[in-house]
Order: sequence, then C-alpha cells, then structure tokens
Amino acid sequence: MGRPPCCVKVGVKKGPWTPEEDILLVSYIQEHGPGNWKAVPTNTGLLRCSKSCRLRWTNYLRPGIKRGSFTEHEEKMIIDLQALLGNRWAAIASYLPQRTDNDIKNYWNTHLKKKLKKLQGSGGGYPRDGLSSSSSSSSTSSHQNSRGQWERTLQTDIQMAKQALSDALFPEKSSGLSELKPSNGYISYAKPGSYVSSTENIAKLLEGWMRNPSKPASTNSAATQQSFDNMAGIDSASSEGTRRMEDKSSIEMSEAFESLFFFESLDSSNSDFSQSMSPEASLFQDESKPDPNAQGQLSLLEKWLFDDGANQGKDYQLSDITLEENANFF
DNA sequence: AATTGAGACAACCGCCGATAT
DNA sequence: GATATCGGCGGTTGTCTCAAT
Repeated sequence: MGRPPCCVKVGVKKGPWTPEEDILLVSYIQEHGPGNWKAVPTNTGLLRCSKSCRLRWTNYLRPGIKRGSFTEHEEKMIIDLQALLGNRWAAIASYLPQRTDNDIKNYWNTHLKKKLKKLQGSGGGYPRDGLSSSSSSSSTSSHQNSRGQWERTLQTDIQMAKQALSDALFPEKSSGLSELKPSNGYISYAKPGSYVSSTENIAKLLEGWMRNPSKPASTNSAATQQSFDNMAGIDSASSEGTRRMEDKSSIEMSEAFESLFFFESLDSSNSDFSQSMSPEASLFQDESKPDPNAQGQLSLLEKWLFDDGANQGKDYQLSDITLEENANFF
C-alpha cells in the first residue's frame, strides 16, 4: 500500500523556482533552521509542497554547494565510489560534501555512464565498470556462473573497487597507479574550511531580479569577504552558472545579500542544520573544527581499505564489513 | 535568422523506512 | 499492532541552453 502523493492539493505550484520563492525559503530557513518541512509552505506562504521546499533547499540553496564542472578528482571518486556503493547517491555525495546527490546522479547519468561505456569498449581505463558493478553485472553473471564463480567474481570486484577507492581517497598512500592532481586543489573530505558560502548561489538566482540592492553598511566584514573570496577561488572552475554573471556584479550581489544569507547555522553550535543533513553529509558540516567522529569513521574506512594484507588468504566476507562497520559509517 | 537535436540539470514522482498517534 | 505522516532517496522526466545545420 503506497502513500498518496504529498502534493495532490490543488493550487500547489510546480516547475522552476523563482528568485522570490527562493528568498522566502532561504529567509525562513535562516530564521527557523531547516527541518519541519511540512510547516514551511504554511509559514512562508509558498505555494509549494513541503517536499519541493526540502528538495530546493537541499539541492540548490543550502550553503556549501559547489556548482559547475566536476574536477578530475571528483570524477574519479564518483566512479570509484559508485563501483563500491552502487547507485547510493546520497552515500556517494557524503564523500563529496560540496556536491549534492542530485548533482552526482545527474553527472553520472549524463557523463560518466557514457565515458565508462567508451572505456569499457576500448578495454582500458578504470578497473571497474561502475555501470555493472552494483547489480546488473553481478546478477547477470549469477545466472551464468556457479555460486563459487560468482563469489570469486564478487571478491575480485570488491578488491578492485577498494583499490580504486583507495587511490582516489588517499592518493598519497596509493601505489601511484593513478596519480590525480585536482585542478583546483580541492580535496573533498580533508578540508573542512573549503565549505563555501551560499551567497553566490543566491546571487546567481537573483541576478536581474534586484537591480539596485541597497548595500548593507555592515556586511563587508573581512570574514565574509574572505569567505566570498575563498568561494570565488574554489568556484572558478564552474562555468554554467558563473559565466552568466560578470565578476563585478557577482561581488556586488554577494555583498548585498551577505547579511541575508549569512548562516549562523554553519556554526557547529547550531544543531538544526546538521540535523537536516544526512548522517554522512553532516560529517563534513563543521567548518571550524574537524569532527573527531568523522576522523574516526575515515580511519575505519582507511582501515578497511588498507587491511587487505591481513585479510588476504582468509575467507574474506564482505558482509562482515558491510553489516558491522558500515553500520558505523552510515 | 530559424530550426533542430543533444546535452545539462532542475524538479517531480513514487517508494521506503522511521516515527508518532 | 495498525495506521498515518514525514523525511529521505533513487529513478525519471521536463525544460532550458547552446551548438550545429
């Protein structure tokens, strides 16, 4: 018995969000924090369903989202993580905290699928075809092979995926098979400070909407400017949204909306924001200080990745890892 | 300049698990 | 325990942009 759709109500607006709607939503969340999405349409007057509000926030408006083209490093991480985790985009996104699961899913479907298909056709490239790693290949082979063969195939898959993932996550520890040099110096999990402000996201949206923003006198603090500078540097590779905006107007808009969209909730003391994130993603939320738990979980992952020696030769059971240790990861 | 097709991505839909009643 | 509700996730679709013709 499925649930009825949440938005059967007549009068619920669909389609692209307008800047005005975005402002309403962001203002509300700035005041109340994310969560209790059911109340958002009621309290804001938005003619959107709660789900739509949550999605808009999660995929577009929330702070720290990086837009634009994916770096080589990100791309490889996605491929490797997909091989390891399957189409669990939210889990994959937790390793790329600046990217949303929707973005990663889109990128996979539009770019990487084709790329991997090509690579597979040419017989080179990445060790695993992520397309078939999670289910299709395994299930197909399960029909063709005996159980033992299937298990061996799976073992090989796991080992290869682990190797690929370790290469991507810990290039300094890898065997150097696939040295990656992120073009922008972005290291996803290791630099909590790489989180960026949402101002540019909003500024992009609001371009042309407000031509004469009244510049708040107190918004040009060194901290916020630094934040924007960092963001601009990080996001310099982005093309789609950024190229539509002149640098000057970008800065002006960012300054104009700095006060509106400066999220105190980014502070680690605010738990609402973290609660709105997936457990995985919240690992990366704290800008100011590394999360000891995150460190611990990374260590666990690291341990698993590099624990081959100890486990090789033994009857290695994936389920041992996934059921127990993954329970700690996710 | 107009048309068209492909690519990119924002948004929707339906299902599931967790939780409240 | 049954049911209703909510938030979250993954698959899919719709719309927009841009390059090629």
